[in-house]
Amino acid sequence: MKPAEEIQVNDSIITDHSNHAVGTYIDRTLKIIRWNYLQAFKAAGVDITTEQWVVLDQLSLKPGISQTGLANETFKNTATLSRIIYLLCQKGLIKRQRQDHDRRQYELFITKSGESIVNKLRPIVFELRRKGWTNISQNDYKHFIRIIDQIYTNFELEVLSDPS
Amino acid sequence: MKPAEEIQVNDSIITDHSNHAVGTYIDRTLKIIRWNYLQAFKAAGVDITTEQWVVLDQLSLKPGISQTGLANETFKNTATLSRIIYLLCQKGLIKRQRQDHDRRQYELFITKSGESIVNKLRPIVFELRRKGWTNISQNDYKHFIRIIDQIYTNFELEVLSDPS
DNA sequence: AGATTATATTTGCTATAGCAACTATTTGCA
DNA sequence: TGCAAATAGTTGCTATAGCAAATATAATCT
Repeated sequence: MKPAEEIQVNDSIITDHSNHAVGTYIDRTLKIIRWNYLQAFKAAGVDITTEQWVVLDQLSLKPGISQTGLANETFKNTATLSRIIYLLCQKGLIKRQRQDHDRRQYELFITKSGESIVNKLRPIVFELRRKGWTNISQNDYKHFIRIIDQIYTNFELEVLSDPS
Repeated sequence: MKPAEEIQVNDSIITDHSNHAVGTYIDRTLKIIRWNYLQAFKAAGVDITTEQWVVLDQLSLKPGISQTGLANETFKNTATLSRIIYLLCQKGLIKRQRQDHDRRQYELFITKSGESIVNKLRPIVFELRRKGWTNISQNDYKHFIRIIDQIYTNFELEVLSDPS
């Protein structure tokens, strides 16, 4: 196995002129995305958070999925998802029923009410995505996806080993 | 003013084959970054969260800054920062004193103990950044920064206007 | 000066996030 | 069969996040 083909990024480029790590910008961007979604939902008269939308949207595409399954789909842990599910049930947007052949699991379903909200919000979300990609070319888009995925992979591989 | 030069990104590319919006990947990447930092700090025997590190690090570069100032630097709101500051004070890593000429504000300072932790963690953080940029070229890096900044700007400009 | 307005920070409330411990159920194995 | 291990989900705890209301102080205006 040949040595890792690391392309060195030099010191000065790892943080910007304000000494911010890139994670800080990713964080900032994610925050404003969430905020825009929340405002748009509010403006549409729908009382739902951005994360609740992510869960509801995925569930609408995969009816009958279990909580663990949905947690994996949405990159959330099961404890967090459990609470989001609880809130969505409270709001009457989804319902759950125990699996017959495995009574540990729930099957999750979207309700009529949940479905109508998804239908209402989909075009709004589409518009938000379009807004986000304004002045960004398809090439940029592809690079962005590739790079953010690479960053994820880099951090996923192994915990920092001690340099011995 | 000419019409916005929007480069259309078509339907299929706005979500991936799993119908995940890009925000979901940004979220996932940020989570694993935070986790890696936390593990590295823990391994170094330092009991500090990733966000606390961000605040401590910025404070060490800007001693005497106010909470609102530090909130702006770290892209956090003042309520959130207030609580992080409280915890860092509890841990003895920073201290604050009221401004003489404006008793609404605090001046924030890093303590000796905080300084020594920053010195201990800086090389670890540097190594984590290097890890994150593995197999990513300088060009990729520059594009990534430009694009994520553009996304931020796109969402910052104005709340989705109704199309009339 | 006195009233209004603005600014800095805190606190209450709710949601998301993750870890660890817990319950309930199922699976695997002796 | 019966016990151990694995799996699905929940709950307690703490931290981060953001909104709104509250407090304290400062600045402005008349």
